[in-house]
Amino acid sequence: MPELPEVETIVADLRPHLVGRTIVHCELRFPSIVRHPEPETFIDSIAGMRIEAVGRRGKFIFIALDGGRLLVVHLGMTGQLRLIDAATELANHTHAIFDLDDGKQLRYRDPRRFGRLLLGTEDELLISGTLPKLGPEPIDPAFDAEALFKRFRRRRAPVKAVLLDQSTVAGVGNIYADESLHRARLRPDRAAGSLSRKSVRRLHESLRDSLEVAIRNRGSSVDTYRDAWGDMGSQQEELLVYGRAGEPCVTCGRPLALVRIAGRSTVFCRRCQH
DNA sequence: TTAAATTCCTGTAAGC
DNA sequence: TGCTTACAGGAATTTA
Repeated sequence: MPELPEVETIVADLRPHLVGRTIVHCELRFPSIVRHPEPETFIDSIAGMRIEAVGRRGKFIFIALDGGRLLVVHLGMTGQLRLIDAATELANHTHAIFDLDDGKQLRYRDPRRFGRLLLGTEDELLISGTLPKLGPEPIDPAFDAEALFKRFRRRRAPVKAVLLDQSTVAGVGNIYADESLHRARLRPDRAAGSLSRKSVRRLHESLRDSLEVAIRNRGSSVDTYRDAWGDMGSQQEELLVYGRAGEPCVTCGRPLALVRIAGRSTVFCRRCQH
């Protein structure tokens, strides 16, 4: 599933091909994938807009257009945003097609339809509640271990649940929550507020490392994740715990445990993580 | 305020 | 072989 490293890969790939292009037309084959504004308004207002910038906040793709407006894409579980020749046959579950002025198309495909598209200024989207207030970027140099420690204070929920909370830290999902907790040798069910400064410092570093390595490997294609060209990443081959329940821990050889935290499958080593 | 449970959705795989 | 069922999970929403 697309988390911060996967979204970052797509954004970095798309940026040089999209900036300066104009969206000449938009077709919605599944209109309710658009959550703001009304789909009809979305189609009408996006035509003719020029793309000024392509960025990311958490797991959200921000495509900056004329007049301070943003085309925001969230990929949910199975969303794919591809830049493709207009003549290429349409894949099933393609919900939105943006025609560009160079003959290419930006296509949004999402079998499970957990993703969504938004259009508007950032303020407008925040006020409408369609764009949530996000926590800091975990790979931002300004976000230090002390900032993470402060955000954990008085939180009694499991540290894994708090890592998944996008208003605490933006961009972490099930894969990199489990991976960073393993690297930090911390049990995912520990109450976030119970962690010492030292432990949080270790987790902060592990989280950053997990995300940066995954970006270098162009993300984890554990499910349907594909980049903007339809290609897989390679980080799934490097994962230490995610998807490896019952398999031996790479450090101690003990079978990895599987539990459920915050409604998510959670894999960790009972011997190495405390 | 925080946390837990529920809901949405389809492809895949396990079980009978 | 073919059917049913469980499971995967991001995050909005609902409930406690």
